[in-house]
Amino acid sequence: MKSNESSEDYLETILILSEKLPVVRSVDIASELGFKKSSVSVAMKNLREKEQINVTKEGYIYLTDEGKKIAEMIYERHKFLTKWLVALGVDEEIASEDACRIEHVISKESFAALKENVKNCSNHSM
Amino acid sequence: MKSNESSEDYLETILILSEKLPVVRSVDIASELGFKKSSVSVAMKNLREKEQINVTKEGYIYLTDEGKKIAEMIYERHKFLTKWLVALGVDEEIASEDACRIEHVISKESFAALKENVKNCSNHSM
DNA sequence: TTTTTAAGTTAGTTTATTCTAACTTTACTT
DNA sequence: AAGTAAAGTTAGAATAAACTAACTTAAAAA
Repeated sequence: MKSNESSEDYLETILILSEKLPVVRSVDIASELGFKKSSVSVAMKNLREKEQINVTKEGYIYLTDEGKKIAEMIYERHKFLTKWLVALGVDEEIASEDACRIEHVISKESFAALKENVKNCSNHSM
Repeated sequence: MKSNESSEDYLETILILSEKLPVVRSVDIASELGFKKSSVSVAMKNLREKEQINVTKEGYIYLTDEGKKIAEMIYERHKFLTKWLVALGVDEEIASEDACRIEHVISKESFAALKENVKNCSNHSM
């Protein structure tokens, strides 16, 4: 149930790559994240054990429903937080890096409150 | 120079305790953070080596200028982020917990932009 | 077909941060 | 003075997440 920052990043990366590539392999994740393939291999073993991904015999990686739920939540946060920071005047790249860290640590409650506030805010541009 | 989340938390805690107690000892930090005194002892050794704290022979812990700079930055973020989330309607306790995590990962740029935005926002209450 | 490359795995290392357990030292109490 | 308690230290274990190095397997290329 509880998934940590590292797992969340892997799941999010799988989701993002699956939108760009026909299939996602360990090596794609490694190059996207700048990790060694051995690190990804171990991480995939853990995700498999937690049943957050399935891996075919060809090595193609697919999110399970549970994995997809987490990945989508994190990815939504990522996109929203980035957009929000950019709207505040933060440089795109820094905004994305910050979003990448905040997305793992912000609570459901705070994220919802932020979304609500932005929606109703007179400072539009979002 | 680069100080990590754990160090930042210790420095912030020393600052907070020094406002409440006449002197700050390892054992005070341990009880504040809920850690064992051995963990704090090791952490204090590291902060001493990084010259972020000084420890008297009685075991009283004081922030160096460098340590204080970090502690004050983190503590300011903590207070601001908590207030901001509470203003968004987040429960005080959750706001403080979230602030505690976000304060370590948000960039200078984003924090400044957020402060600026809040200052100019028509959604006052802060 | 033999060789080479690409992908994945496994074993063992490193670093950071906590922990437990055992020890020292100082101070307090009786 | 002897015994106890509080504070601090040290050594060794656990966990997590990366790493290197060496290995296997399968596909591609010569």
